[in-house]
Amino acid sequence: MLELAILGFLKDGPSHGYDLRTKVAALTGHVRPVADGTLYPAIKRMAGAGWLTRKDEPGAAAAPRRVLYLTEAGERELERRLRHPDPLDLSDENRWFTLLAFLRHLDDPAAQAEVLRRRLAFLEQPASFFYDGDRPMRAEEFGDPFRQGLLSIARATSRAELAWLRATIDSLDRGDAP
Amino acid sequence: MLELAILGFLKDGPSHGYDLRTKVAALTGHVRPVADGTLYPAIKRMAGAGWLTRKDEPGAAAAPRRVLYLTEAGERELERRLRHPDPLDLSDENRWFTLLAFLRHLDDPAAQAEVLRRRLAFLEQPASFFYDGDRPMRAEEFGDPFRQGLLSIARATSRAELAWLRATIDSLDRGDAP
DNA sequence: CCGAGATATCTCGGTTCCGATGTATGAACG
DNA sequence: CGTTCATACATCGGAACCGAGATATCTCGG
Repeated sequence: MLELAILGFLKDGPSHGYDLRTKVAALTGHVRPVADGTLYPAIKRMAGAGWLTRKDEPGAAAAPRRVLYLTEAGERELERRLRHPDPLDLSDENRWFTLLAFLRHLDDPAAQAEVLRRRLAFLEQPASFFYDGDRPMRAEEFGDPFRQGLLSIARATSRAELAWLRATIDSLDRGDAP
Repeated sequence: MLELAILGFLKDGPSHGYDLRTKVAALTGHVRPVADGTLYPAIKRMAGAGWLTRKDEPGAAAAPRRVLYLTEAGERELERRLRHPDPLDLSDENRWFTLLAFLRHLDDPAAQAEVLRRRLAFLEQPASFFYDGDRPMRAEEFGDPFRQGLLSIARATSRAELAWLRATIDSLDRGDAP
């Protein structure tokens, strides 16, 4: 998740750790700041993999910044991750929404539509929490308000995303202007 | 996340690993099966902590089942985790919805309302993806349909949950019948 | 001029999880 | 009677992450 976000942000231009921290936190649905202990090791890891290079930029700010530039290998890695998403990217909400935020970087409407179709296929398999056997559950069947709420919130989310997915896939297939 | 789910399910009655696997997978929004390599070590860990005991039940099924029983220490642990949720439980969607599914086990409406209030406080802090400074973003401002979709889906989810949270907190505070 | 706070990076220990792999049994099917 | 499938449990290596702490610089108010 983190690595995809870093690749995606750097694709828009060079940045540095402290700046990425803010941007990444803002991405994840609602502000969940990424710990420094997660971010900086990830940067180091990715530099080691050759996806980005670091240059010291002294005097730019209080502490010395190490500005990060996406390499060509990094661009290829981003493209690869967007085009062939890991199964977890399709099932984990955090990962999926991160991927969605950067799907614009995939310069191929057919490939974009294919990614959306995969998420659609995942969402369309019946979630057991929603069903009792084959029969859809009704919220009132739960004796407690918490599972009722969970069900209704999950349904609202699902409906919104399914409608958007179907409309957007159609639009991409038809080659509409965005 | 997993440990809370296991505690929560066992509170409803004894079960065994393979059964929990199905139940846990069904919980997490949409079916994301928990890997065996995650589940069984978790059970072992929790048995070591004294939260559950294992009894072999030969002949019940093909392979020998090890039926899991929640201990009193396990019940206390469940209660503790529900009453004083870890900050991550309030910010991570997967963790939060898991907690919500078992909040019924907390036998104290005031404490339940307090938990919901904490989640509400978290959701009410403005998410930077939704705002440009103090001004709410409009979906159309994004040039690509993907960030537009992300924003509209996130808003739909947010609205549904906020409405439910406020209504349920009121209801718990007034002491309404469920 | 001094301290507080924001900026900025890095490391370490510990936890949880995934993915792959291994093992074994009973049931169903031909 | 053999193959295949579902059930059931377990271990191992590695990836990713959190939380806490360490360090250093610049700015700004008092």
